[in-house]
Amino acid sequence: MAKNLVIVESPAKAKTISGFLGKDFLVKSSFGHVRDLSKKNLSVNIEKDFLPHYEITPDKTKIVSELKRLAGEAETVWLASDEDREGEAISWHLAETLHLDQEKVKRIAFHEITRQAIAEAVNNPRRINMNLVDAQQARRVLDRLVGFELSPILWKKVKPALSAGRVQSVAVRLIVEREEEIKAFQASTSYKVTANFDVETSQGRTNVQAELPQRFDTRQEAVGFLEKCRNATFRISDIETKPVTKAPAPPFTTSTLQQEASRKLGLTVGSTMKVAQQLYEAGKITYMRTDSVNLSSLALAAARDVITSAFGKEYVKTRQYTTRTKGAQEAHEAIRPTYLDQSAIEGDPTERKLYDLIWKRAIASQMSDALIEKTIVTIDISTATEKFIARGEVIRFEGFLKVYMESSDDESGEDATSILPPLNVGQELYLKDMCATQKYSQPPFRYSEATLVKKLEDLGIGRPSTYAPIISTIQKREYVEKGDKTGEWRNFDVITLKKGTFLEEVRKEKFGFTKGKLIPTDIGTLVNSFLVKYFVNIMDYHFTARVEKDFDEIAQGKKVWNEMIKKFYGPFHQQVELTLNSNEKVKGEKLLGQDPVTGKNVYVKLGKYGPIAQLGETNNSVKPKFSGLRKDQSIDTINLEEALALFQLPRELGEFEQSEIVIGLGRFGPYIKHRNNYYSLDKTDDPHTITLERALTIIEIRRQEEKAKIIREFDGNPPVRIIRGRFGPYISSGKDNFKIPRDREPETLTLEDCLRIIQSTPPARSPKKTGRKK
DNA sequence: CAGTGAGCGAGCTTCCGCTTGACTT
Repeated sequence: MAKNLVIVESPAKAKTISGFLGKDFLVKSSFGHVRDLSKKNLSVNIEKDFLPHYEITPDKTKIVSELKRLAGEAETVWLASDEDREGEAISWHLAETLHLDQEKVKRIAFHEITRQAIAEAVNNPRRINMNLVDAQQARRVLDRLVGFELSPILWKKVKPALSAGRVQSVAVRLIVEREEEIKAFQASTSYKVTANFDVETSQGRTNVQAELPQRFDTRQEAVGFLEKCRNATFRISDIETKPVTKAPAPPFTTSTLQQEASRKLGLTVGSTMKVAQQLYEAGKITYMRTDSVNLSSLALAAARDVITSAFGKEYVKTRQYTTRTKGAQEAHEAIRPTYLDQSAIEGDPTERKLYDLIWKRAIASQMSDALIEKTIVTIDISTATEKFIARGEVIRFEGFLKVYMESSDDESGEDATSILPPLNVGQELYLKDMCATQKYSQPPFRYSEATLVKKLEDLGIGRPSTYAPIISTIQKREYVEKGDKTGEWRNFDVITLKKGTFLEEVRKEKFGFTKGKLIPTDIGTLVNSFLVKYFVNIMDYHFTARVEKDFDEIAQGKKVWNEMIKKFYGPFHQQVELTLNSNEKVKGEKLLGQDPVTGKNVYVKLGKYGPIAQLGETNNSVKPKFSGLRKDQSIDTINLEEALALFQLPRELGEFEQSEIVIGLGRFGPYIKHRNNYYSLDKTDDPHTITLERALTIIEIRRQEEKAKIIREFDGNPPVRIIRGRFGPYISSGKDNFKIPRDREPETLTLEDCLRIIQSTPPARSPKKTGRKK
């Protein structure tokens, strides 16, 4: 029996620390928070100074009872959760739920996982900091009040099962407003002039590319300029060289890792975290949920050694980075390899690539600045006052660039700089060709998962552990979706001057296409404008920053937590009541026009299951016709024609096997209905134009596919079938399905075997509906 | 997995942050 019980947050950390502490110490993990407000109800007593009602989180009951037993046996319980607001609260909740005596409890924090740091922590125990705990309670209660009072308003006013909260609603707002900016954006064009010159140098005859720094607003001005250059001579009037140093980026935090993994490896925020978790559990990297750019002294020393032996002493420059992130709590190190001398690891390709990225970033962060020499060459035109500029870049000392270069989100990808040949002032350049190209101004970019995380972090909204969940929540609620827009083509002019003659052409470019960027849905747009209208305070981009300031003051003992909450709740709740009592329903209804056949009005609006079109009036004795919008349509952009087309479905196509065939459009796309059976159309089939013949073919194909899944079939009432399912073979009888024991070959099962299995096992219900929806 | 959508009313949904396994017809 151990004399000392140490409780940390993560089991992987428990394992490593266990190795440093002797036999007298048993190290266990709480797996994060063990207690929280109940999921079912508000659990905050408004009348009693916002007293929170906590209960043990259902999936933690086992670990709590184990910890309770071990704590009872131990002489001292060391609470070693992280040293931040949530960590302090975890320690307090543990002390409360485990019923620990004050004298028995010691609160410690490990700043580094080294023998020395751990010994130091054990030698400097303290009491739980109740101010910090109160700051966490304030945070928790505020989020609960906002979430559980706002969400029901949405159920009533917009659609059931929606949600709102301090973080998610602002994330949606960012995306909605960006889309509005893009929609309102009017591209303007200008003409960019570039030139190619020949030049004699000590290295022979070579080519120099130059650009006019200013642009022309009109085609006429651009052509006028080219005209002037037709018989000009070009001469270098100035060469300026200046050294520039470039410093490496700090080692990864959660947010920067997600951004770089997205840019360089094309990973989603979610998969980055999943892979990082695997690396962490395998002991390959330090903790992956962190907002700190700090590296331990141990890591710095290791980096110094690795860089020296791999590249030489002159490549070393260790640094202590300081975070500039709003609200950073810095309970952990930056993300780095556990062993910096391991430049590569075993594992699957994604693990190896992500590790490589983390290794390079950490190593580069401790390497020398790169030394770059930039050259700007000014070229005079004999017949014009404008000047061409040629830019060159030479790396004089690679420094950290030997290992790693951070990517940027800038999508333009222009202004490539090149290496210039040796040039002299006064030297003449010979024009090969000159080009005036029409350029369109760019609209603001749509957020990707990773750029949204960056924006949220900049605003101080959300925490490393929640970035990935936020992204998935706003998609699960169908506020935003990762969408592709095919884009359109547009023309642009290119006027070329070559050997004294003009060539004018019109080229085509695609614009406005996106892939995998976050686009708001109709629901997202409607909910956002509703919340912004009635709850500006909470929807304000700086709301979180403001309440964080309050939390900080609570942590410093300058404010009392429930008084702060009271001040917030009064006006907030009043607004909630006011909104609930208003008659406004948020359906986004829009009149598109009249149906030319019936003369009835055609509307689009948000229905119970998503956007719908409506033909006729709802307050009439004649019921209106409804039809759901297709996935690629939205209330915002659909026109009358497209809406009318929707009402042509469902339509009768003909008869087959004495029953009619109907083509319809359901929640999962177009389908054929025949005798209560549904058959999905292929992507290439259009429900509006599909022929009876094609429909029959599809039915035949689908029937064959069904048959192919049946391994064996036994007569009976109901018949028993062995079917090849998505997760392996199973037995189907009536409406129920049954798992086949692993040791049985499905091909050899007899009817008796099947009946025995059916008797002895409970039917496998399909999982809850919510779990299946993506 | 599927054809809804009015309106009635039952009973349900929901927040943010801390941590990992279950579980797979």
